[in-house]
Amino acid sequence: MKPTSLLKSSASLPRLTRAQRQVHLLLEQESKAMTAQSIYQQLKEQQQPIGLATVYRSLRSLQVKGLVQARALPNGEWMYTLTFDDSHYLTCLNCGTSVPVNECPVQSLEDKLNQSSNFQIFYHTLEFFGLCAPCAKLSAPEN
Amino acid sequence: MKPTSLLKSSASLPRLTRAQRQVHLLLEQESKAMTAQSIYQQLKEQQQPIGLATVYRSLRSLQVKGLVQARALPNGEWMYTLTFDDSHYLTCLNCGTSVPVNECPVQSLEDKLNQSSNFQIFYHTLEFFGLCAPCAKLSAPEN
DNA sequence: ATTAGAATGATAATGATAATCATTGTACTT
DNA sequence: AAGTACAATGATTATCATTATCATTCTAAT
Repeated sequence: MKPTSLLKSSASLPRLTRAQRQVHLLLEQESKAMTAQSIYQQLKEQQQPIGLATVYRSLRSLQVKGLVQARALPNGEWMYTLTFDDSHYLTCLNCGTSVPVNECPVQSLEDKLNQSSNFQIFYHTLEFFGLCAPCAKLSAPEN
Repeated sequence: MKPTSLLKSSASLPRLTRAQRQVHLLLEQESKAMTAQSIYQQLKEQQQPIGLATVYRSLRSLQVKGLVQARALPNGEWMYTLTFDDSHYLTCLNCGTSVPVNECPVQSLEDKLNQSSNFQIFYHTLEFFGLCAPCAKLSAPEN
């Protein structure tokens, strides 16, 4: 986990549109992964609604700027967080239960790829998939 | 990359339905990531068609059995491969270009989690995201 | 103040996946 | 071998997140 001091506050981010700033600020405040739909709902409840299409547009722009990252859940939903959040999960393929993994052995490889590849790397996703204990019992005999 | 010798041949897999065997065999033959739709098309062309719904059902069952893994592309498509395929990618957030990464520092952590957590882990996904060189130039000034 | 281009919102279209349900296949019981 | 319960399948429809469209509003430079 990178130190929080490296985090740019929403207030000081350059070249963001109003909507992009709202989305970024919300992700900063909530400091948890959110879906596009929940971002839309949350902003509406805060009396600062922006259109659903604009939520999606803003998320894409923020991703291309390297400020937001996305991860897909097995059910097809996408979760968005700020990119300074280097947390990873262990997810059950059967019931969807997700628990955090508090380790990441990838940072040095990412640094290396940043130099050796032609890509400018913003973030990585690392997810583990399997069965949680209850589901492993259930699916042992038949599925 | 795990040695191929560990791979169970489709012919010897226990407790698979006919459709599950067809899907598994196809992924083995093609030995590349495929979408559910392309699996459906491919089987139809091979004169061994199975219903689209059954393709999805089979992929889910094979995942829960630990035989198939899925990764999501930024455009929302899901790619399926057999789980012995431990390959990872670096993907451009702007144009979707994807290049393979021939290293994986995660295996030892996976082994450790298999023991320390309550989960039975089948596989992990590790993906890097950023901008390829051409797209980095384009989006430098504005987006 | 004018104006060109970007941003936005409301809405419709898209498309992949999931649900439904009638039919077919499978395997166990007698 | 016939009967039966249950799983598997296919065709179809429904769902729902995301994207495209387009008219309107905002922004910033002249």
